[in-house]
Amino acid sequence: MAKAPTVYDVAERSGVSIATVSRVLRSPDAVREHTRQRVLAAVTELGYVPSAAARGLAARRTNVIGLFFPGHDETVPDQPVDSARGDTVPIVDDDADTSSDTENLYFDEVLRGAEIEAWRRGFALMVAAGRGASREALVTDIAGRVDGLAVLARTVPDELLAYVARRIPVVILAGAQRADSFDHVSASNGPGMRTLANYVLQDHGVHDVVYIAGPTDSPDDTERLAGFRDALTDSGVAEADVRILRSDFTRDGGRATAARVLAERRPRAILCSNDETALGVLDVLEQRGIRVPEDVLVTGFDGITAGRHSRPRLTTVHQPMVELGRAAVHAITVRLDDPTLDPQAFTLPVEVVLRESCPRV
Amino acid sequence: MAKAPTVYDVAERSGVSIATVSRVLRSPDAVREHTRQRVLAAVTELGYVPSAAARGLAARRTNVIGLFFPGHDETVPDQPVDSARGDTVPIVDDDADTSSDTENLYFDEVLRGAEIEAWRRGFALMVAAGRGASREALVTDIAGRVDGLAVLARTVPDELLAYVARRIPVVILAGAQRADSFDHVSASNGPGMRTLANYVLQDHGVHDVVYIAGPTDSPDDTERLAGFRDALTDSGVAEADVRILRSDFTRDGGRATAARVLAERRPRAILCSNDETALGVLDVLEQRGIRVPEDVLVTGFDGITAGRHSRPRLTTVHQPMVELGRAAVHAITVRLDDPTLDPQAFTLPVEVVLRESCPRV
DNA sequence: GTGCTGATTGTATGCGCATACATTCCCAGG
DNA sequence: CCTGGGAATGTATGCGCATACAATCAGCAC
Repeated sequence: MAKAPTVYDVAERSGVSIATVSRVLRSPDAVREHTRQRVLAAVTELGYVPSAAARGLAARRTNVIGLFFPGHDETVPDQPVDSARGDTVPIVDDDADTSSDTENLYFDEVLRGAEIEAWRRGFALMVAAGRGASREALVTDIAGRVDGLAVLARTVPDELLAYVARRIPVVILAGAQRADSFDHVSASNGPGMRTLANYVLQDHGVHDVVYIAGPTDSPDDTERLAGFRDALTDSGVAEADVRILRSDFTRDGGRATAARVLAERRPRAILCSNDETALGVLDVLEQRGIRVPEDVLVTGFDGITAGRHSRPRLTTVHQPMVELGRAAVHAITVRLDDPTLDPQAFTLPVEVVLRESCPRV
Repeated sequence: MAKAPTVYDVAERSGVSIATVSRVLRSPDAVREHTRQRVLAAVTELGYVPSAAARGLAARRTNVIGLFFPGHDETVPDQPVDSARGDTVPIVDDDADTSSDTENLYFDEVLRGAEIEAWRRGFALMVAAGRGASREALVTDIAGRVDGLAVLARTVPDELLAYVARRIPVVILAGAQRADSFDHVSASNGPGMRTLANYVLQDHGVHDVVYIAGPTDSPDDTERLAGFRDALTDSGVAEADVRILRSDFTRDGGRATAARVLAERRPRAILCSNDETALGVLDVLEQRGIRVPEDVLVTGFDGITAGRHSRPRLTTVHQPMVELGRAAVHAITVRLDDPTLDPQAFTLPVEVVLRESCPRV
């Protein structure tokens, strides 16, 4: 790790000026073949790697896009990782059905989409997850590092977003399509749930329904619930005739809520606002010997992998999570190209996926 | 997005020099309370966000750590994401058991660990996934942006790594602990498999075993296979008395291989080199009405979430994936603090987790 | 009031690169 | 052989910040 070579070193070694070195790297066609070869040879010999910091400063753009998520480390201990501890491997039992999975599948897939699209368009991707009090510092920190920022809805206070947006374009991911000055990217939560609910209410003809919503602060959930209500209207069912409960989007929460539901009365269908909740519901139903779909229909929302392997396999609305990530990055690049554009809203299509837990009629 | 304010703007507005502004941000204690307040007020009013590029250039370090993965986009179409397409939601059946999950769980979790540890230590995290021919450009690109780089073993040619390592510290993740000049972080693959295999061979007393290995180019797999062979020795079983097959670490591959195994003769136990393979094996066994664990014991390796929800639940060796990510970042920061250190190797402990597919005796 | 000292603040410089502008080169056309 | 003009290259500058060093200030002992 000797001092890293710079353009000056390369220039000297290849007998040209630094401008030529820079040109070889940025616009090779503007340099004569012969010269280019000399420079590239010097680059390789010296192990030259351009400094992104210097480049970013000079070019006034970093070519990095940032992605900001809600924090997810509550479960991770703070102590440092320690090194090897010999070769003894403990053997433990795991019959405790510890199922607080922290299925971050959703974020993971969005991230993957963003990663793909970013590099495809010549941007690097920087990720940050906001955690508690440090969030503000984190956001401005990352804002100083990137050309544009995608933020998961509701993870950053509007005020902070507005502050950051004075400097770089900000895209809000997966939230309601609010009429603010930001670009938005989200899935058709409302229409998706509406379609699925109508399938249950009309095609299955089942009106004895329980709807398990998610946390009130989830914009996605708000839209899904609205879609469900639309379906009630579509199908001529009074809201008073169904039950609507709240859970917390987790599998454990789904179990607890299912227990509450059954304690009162077993419905003919349970619609859940996300897959994890639905999986928890399935757990409880199976445990009590209630057959799905014969006795109760169950549906979820999201399309996580686990739902494809459950028993019975879970009917759901599939969100294009990877595409969401891609679209977010895309939106940022569009705005970078033309900052004068009006705020855009991208709504990505979803699909109702019928599986065993609520089969095709 | 007017021109972003700089230290000069802040300095002018608050009536101090740029040096003082810089101090307020870097070492607040070196500035008088009164002055600090004035400067901070100006910062807020102007919406000032420090440029990481400039800071990185001046400070000669970017405070970014890079993470490089093998690419995973073969399945992602190249066309751009398009926007809203109205509100019609298609309803599709999904009884085709399309199970090419591309379970990137492993990477996702490693990434999560890296993310957590990086920000915790004051670094930003940049992610890149290598794809085919562009890999070389990608690696040097990211190398120019970061203070240190963690690379998943075998995703980047040694030559390229060596090139990059002339400039920044490089940590190799999850590979064999080779005696090279890089730092290494990995899990106890060999001992883990050895312990598990011995449990089957000795505690269960089952010698009629098939081992399904992974791709030959996986260093993890190589170690696991070695661990299995060690166990054979430990337990006094001749290698000729067991079958060793190769698969490809995927669920589909597991199914195909299981079919091959059964076509010949049903063994008493099937040990798989990763969980996905094992899940595929379970699929086939169930389909044929072969009971697990009564007829056949099945084990995996990794500890992915899906294995906790399978039927029967999968016995496995749990790798600390999040910890791997954290350890990688940790290793980089250690080396940044003291570049003269000898190459380090961190081996993280694993655990054999007994579940139904190979229960406790 | 004077001189001294540590605390604050200001001045000047360089980090490594891109790029506008100036200069030199090369070759076709006369 | 000379000249015009585009191609190729060189020169000079600034990007925004951190920091070494210089200058100034406040407070204290005398």
